[in-house]
Amino acid sequence: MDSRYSPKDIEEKWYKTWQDAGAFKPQGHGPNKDKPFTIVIPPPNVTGALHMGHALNNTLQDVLTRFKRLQGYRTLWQPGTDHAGIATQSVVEKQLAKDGVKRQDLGREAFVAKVWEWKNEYGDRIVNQLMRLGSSCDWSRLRFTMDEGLSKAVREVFVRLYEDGLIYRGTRLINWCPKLQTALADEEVENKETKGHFWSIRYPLAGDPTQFITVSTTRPETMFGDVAVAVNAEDERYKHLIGTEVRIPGTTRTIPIIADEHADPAKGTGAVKITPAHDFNDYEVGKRHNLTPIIAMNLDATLNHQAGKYAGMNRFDARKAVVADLEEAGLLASVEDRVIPIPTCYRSGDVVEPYLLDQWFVNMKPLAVPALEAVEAGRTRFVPARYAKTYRDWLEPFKDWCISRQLWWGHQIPAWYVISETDGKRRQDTPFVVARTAEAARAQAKAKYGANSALIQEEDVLDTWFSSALWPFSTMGWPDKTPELATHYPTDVLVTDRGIIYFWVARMVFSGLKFLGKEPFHTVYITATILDEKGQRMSKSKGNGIDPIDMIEKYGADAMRFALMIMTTEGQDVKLSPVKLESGRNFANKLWNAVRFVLPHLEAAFGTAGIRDDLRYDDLHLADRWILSRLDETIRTVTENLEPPTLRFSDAAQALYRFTWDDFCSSYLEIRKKAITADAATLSPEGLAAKKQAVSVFATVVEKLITILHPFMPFITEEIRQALGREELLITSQWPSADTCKQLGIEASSAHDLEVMTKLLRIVDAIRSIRGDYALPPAHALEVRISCDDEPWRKIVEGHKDIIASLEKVGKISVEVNSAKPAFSAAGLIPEGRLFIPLEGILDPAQEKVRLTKELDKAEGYVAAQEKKLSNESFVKSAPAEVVEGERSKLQSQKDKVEKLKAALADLS
RNA sequence: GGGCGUUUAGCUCAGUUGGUUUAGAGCAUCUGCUUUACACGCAGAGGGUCGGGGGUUCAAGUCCCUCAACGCCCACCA
Repeated sequence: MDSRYSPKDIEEKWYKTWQDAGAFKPQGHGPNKDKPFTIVIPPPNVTGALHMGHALNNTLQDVLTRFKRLQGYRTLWQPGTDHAGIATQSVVEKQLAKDGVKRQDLGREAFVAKVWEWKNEYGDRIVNQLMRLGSSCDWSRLRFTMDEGLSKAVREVFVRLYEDGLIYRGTRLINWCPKLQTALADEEVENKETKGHFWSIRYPLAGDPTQFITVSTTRPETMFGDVAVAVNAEDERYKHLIGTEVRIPGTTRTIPIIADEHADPAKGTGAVKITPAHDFNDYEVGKRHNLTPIIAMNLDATLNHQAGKYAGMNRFDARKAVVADLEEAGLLASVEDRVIPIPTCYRSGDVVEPYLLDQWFVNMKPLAVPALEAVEAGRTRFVPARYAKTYRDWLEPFKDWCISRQLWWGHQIPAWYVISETDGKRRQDTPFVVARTAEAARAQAKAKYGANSALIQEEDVLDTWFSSALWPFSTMGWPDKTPELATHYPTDVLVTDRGIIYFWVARMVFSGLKFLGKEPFHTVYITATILDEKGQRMSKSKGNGIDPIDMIEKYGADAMRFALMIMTTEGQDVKLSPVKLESGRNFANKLWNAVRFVLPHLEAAFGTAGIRDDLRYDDLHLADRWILSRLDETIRTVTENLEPPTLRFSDAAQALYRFTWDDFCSSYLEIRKKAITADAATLSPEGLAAKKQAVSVFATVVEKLITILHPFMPFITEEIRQALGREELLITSQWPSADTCKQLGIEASSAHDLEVMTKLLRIVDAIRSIRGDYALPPAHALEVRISCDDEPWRKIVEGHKDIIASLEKVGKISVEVNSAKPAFSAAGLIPEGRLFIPLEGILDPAQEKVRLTKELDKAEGYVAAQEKKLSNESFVKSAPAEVVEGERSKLQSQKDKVEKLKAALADLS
């Protein structure tokens, strides 16, 4: 073994070994064998590349998966990818554009074939990257949202929702992306603050063209779609005009002035133009007043014939032209600079147009109500809990979901229009049927509309999220009744980020409830957002991203995973810099070296390589009993913190770090080093027994430690397991119980052992502190005189002098009861006693005085504070007795300290 | 405009139901170490009164109010 742990050498090897062994498949063992534990991966886009968010998210899932697998659960981490309609279509379109080809040139079928080609060639990239991370997904069950099975689920859901009246087709004002030429759902529109203008325009009164009503707008080019001007009924300025008409400037068309609450007298001029086909608020106003919307724009965002001479101009040019003409005509009252939130498409970035179109919708209320109830009742819970509010706030308005997209890549809507032979064309009012297959559609059409008609399938595809919503059961074979569905649905924990609570989480919950009658998961763990070291979001455009694959190359997958886990405390976003991954790497190295150090001695002690089952524990050293107690505590802490819904990953990682580094390496190994490294060849039988025992305890601790560390650092722990000589893989071994001490029969003394060791370590601290203060080199052997307050404690210390000597370079150690301070000695306080280190020729009385005075001041300050607290009658009266008692004993021990320090100071002079 | 979050050592963060923490860790800094597992290491030291103000309480970093700064989400193109 090399003195530096080298992740590169082993990661690929182990990943392959696990896969070859089928270790990622759900199997289960031991008492939990028949209990399933299931996680479905948030399917990354096939176009995606692994970023730090994925790294965090998937590490969390892998930690849970490996933890539960070790506990013996029938564990499934279901992997897959998402077809990502717009994103994937765009990628392929861009590729075609390089050769000057448009998708329209190819036609739908050929284009879709191209996208499949692309998917088959590049779609595995992110999967391979997930493997680099160590993700223990059952890859034999890899699914894709456009697979035949999942597509069948999509059609099934569509048909059932339609039959239940929960899907309808209708003309509504929707969000239209002119660039992508498709409708979008509300959540797919992002408002971006942009500098713009607020124009006030004079509309001449029809009755008296010398008079005007001035309306304010940020979008003058939509005026050709105006159907009214609204004013507030309470607005004195305009009351008299209600019911009269105005003429739209530049046209001959007149429109009424109406009274509507939407007009806010405080905003602009208080008069608003109403354009129902191009504005969501106006759409509502139009409905209230029964006004027929006028569409003034084409789907490519150029103005149409309604705009007269501006017809054919794109919206932005038209805006400029209209404003210029209004100004020339003297109809522009004012222009104001203003920051305006502009709705933009989350994929293309183009400015979204509200547009009146025929689309497919999901009626949300009947689906949302049970989904809200599931969270309300706690059957699905969010971690951190506050995200339940985000979920609720989105679902509760019950806004219908526009699910049709005018794309080619996606699930084509299973609806067929029934075209009569005479007509041959599809119109808005063309009848249609909805069915699972074309044949079923034909049968239906025949029954309903007679035999003389042709069917044309709806060209629109479904929103990508429509298929993602079915992920927890479509991946398991639904609508068929498969064994995996029976075993693994509902799943357990969903790990995702807060950005897709609406897009995905909410929709999975209502879909699961609707079609399987059960919530798809009991816990939704919302991950932190990974930011750069300045606290900014990582993004391609900023170029501040950290590539996880680079980090794995540089520090190892284990190091990155561990660093992410230790940083991710509940709900707290993570500022990440490569420096932080160093601590993960250092930790791996620390563990590596501890094992590397002891391994040869294991062999030397027992005469065979590797760990053995006839380990010896007959006469355990205090340090042995102590580390085994600490091991049990650590097993308990890690187990509790990983158990859903606690999910305190950072606390678990922290406990592992502390135990490994501080207790196991810094204390235990140093104390037992001598016994471990003793030369077996020259040892007496007793000496050999002691060596065997020392290495046995070491091996026991390491074996359990790497097991509880395995979910966090799978590669290095598997490698260590092999180095220990175990043949079975760690990944499918058994999670330890916190009963090591019990099994070895040392449980009774655990509490006492922990206490004694802690006190002994404090004696070592006191010696080290004096050594540090006098800058004495580590090699300088110190004479230590320990003065204990009583005989029982003296006896214990006397019995464990070797522990002190193993951690500090000391010469003679004497342990007495209440001994006097030797001349020219430095003094230190220890539990139940004092400690003196003769430093003749080294001791500087002045420096020593400063040292002790500082400590004395602190202790006296504490005593003063405690006395004040305890002299407060209401404290003594109101506080619980054990608190008061605790405070009293704290005071007493500090008083003791003060006395001892005073004595030490007196001895100095 | 509405909601949520954050504000604790130079930096990045812990601190679970208010009381053995006049506040912990890692990094950084300083001092001393080629101590034969690890310099990706070992030992020691300095450094904060917990964003400001007010309140509740015997007791507040921890609860309430308020102000401020930063961040995120939602709404809003009149």
